[in-house]
Amino acid sequence: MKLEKKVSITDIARKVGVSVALVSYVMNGREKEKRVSAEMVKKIRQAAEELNYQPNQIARSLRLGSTKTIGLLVADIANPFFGQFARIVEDESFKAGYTVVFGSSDEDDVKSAFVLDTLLNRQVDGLIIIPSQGSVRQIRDLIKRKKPFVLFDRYFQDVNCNYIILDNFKATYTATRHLIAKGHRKIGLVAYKTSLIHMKERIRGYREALKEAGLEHSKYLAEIKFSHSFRDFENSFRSFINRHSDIEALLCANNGLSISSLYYASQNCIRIPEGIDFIGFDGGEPFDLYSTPLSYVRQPIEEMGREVVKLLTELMNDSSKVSHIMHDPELVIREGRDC
Amino acid sequence: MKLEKKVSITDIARKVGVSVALVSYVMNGREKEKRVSAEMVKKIRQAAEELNYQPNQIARSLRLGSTKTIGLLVADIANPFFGQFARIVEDESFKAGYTVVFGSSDEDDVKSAFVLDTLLNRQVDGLIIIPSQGSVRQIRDLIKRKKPFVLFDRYFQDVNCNYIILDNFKATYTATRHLIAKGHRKIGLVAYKTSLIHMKERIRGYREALKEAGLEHSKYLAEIKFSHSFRDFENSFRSFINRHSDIEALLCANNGLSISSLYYASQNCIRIPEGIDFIGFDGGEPFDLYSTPLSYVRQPIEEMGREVVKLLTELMNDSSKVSHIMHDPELVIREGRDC
DNA sequence: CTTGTAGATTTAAACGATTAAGCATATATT
DNA sequence: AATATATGCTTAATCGTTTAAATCTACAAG
Repeated sequence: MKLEKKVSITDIARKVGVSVALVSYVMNGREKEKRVSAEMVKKIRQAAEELNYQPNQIARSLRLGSTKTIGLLVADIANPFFGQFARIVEDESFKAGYTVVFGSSDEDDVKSAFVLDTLLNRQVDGLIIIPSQGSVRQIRDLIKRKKPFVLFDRYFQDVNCNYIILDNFKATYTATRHLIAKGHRKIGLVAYKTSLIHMKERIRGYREALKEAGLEHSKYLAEIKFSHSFRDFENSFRSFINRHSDIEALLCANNGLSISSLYYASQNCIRIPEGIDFIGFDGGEPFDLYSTPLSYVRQPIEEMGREVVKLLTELMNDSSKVSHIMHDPELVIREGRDC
Repeated sequence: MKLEKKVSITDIARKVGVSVALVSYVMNGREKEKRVSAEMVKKIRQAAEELNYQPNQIARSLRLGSTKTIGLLVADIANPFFGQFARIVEDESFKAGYTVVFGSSDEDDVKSAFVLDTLLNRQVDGLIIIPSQGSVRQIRDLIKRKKPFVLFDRYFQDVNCNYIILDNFKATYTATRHLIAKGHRKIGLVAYKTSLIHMKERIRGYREALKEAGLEHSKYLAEIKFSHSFRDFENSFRSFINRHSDIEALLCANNGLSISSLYYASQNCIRIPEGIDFIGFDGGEPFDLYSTPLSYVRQPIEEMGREVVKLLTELMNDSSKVSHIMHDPELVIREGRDC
């Protein structure tokens, strides 16, 4: 099944009997500026139509040094949180005339490097990155190569670059205070053991709230090693929960941990939120459809996604500002249903 | 923030003092075949290293007429079902040396055409498409242009092209029979009103099972107009459910409808599956975490995703076969929990 | 009759790679 | 000694665009 050779600007030129330059001018709507005669414009337009001409974006890209493409590097596109984010990025990018190429890092720095290289070789004009642990060097490299990019969700303290994140401290601080106000004393936090600051900040917010309330601030903290396997989570979480059977409320430091915790609870006859009170992260269908809708920390993800693309397009248009934008979380509290 | 001009093969050639051809040969590992001297190979490799050379995939693409890129057109990447699919496509494509460019059609043929054009202009080597209603012409166009592509999830009866789908008839037929076997008589189906065959087949499977059991086969069928707004669904569904308050069991014809129905139920104090028995589509977190885990029709999505990419890569490598592959659904039945 | 200028179009280089074909030089074969 | 073959490298065309600069014509101004 050989590909029919695509019609090019040259075919049109030949057909009309003019040079390719004229065709190019007309196809780019620069006929006024380049004073192409009205007659020619008509002929060229018609020929293009007849031949069903479609511009070759690859050739354009090579010539112009810009692919009008944005690279999106997420942890896992199958994760609803990132899927939702990807969708917003996609919409905003298309609106701005950009196409999105994506890849998942799986929170693994080796895979992240590989995907990043692939995207860069494809000459993306800019990148939106949810950086994984251990990817600092890759980020530094981007800066050195002056490739425009914006980090999302996480960042690195010692790298000065553009990022848009949640006020992570506030997120867990507020959530923890809410649980305290409800009368809970033995409040657990399920977090990942990682060097990434967003997680550290979420832990700090939780601890700070506990400290201020004069409560123990490390006993009920579960720092779980990241893994793709639920088994691994289960083992860590089981030993945690068994050591603290008196726990009254559970706060989860991100969406994945929330879902995993709920899985564990459902499989182990732990009633949530009746048995153990609960605040999760990022919401989503499972939260809404739970026997009683669950409370969670909400990120203004639409707004953040829009802002990420906006910032990136500015950077791609030669802006040299460096923005660190932090968004306020919203605590979505839900009580038991009437029925 | 001007982009540092990237180092090219020419820079390396200049540095080493050889022609670009040699560098190209070495960079592509063709030094044996092209008998480049060992000494040169070493020098060129080193220079490439020192200059931190990264090949320009755009230039390669233009020359080779192949971008090593796959276009993925889904209905909505934020939908977990498509997100999961996208993830599998991504993994398999990367393994095969392809990058994935994606776009969401929103089940809208105008948007679909726009995204498709964008992807084609980007010279994708092949496409994986979840076609939306009214996009037949676009598909026909692809065939005319001899662009390799594979349809997924849906297809068009009167277009002979590659597709990989579920045995949709069997899916709802089996599910309906299961509900009948459980003793239900008043079994509803929530489906979309659409011309797309996958939906028609699902409706047919449901009807056939009812007919065979001598049951009424259209009374409890809700054909709902597709909309992105839950409000619209709610209105249609409410009038349906009010007209049939005696309904005993509900089958949902896809994931979105399952989730929407569950939302409706949760907001209207309808107990599922105790009040109305339930079988949904495609599973996912909400199904697992529901007060009692819900039954659903499972598509072997990993296998299907892998197969889609495999088929497409074959097509891109000049195979001219046309495959219509149908996968068997699996009915995942779950009973109430012990606790 | 120059010279100038505006209008319409062409020429050709460039983007960064790939690759067939050509050109030396050295070594082997008859 | 003449010829063939192998080795190592270069030349230049090509992919489909864009675009600065050159060209050419017609007409106006001096």
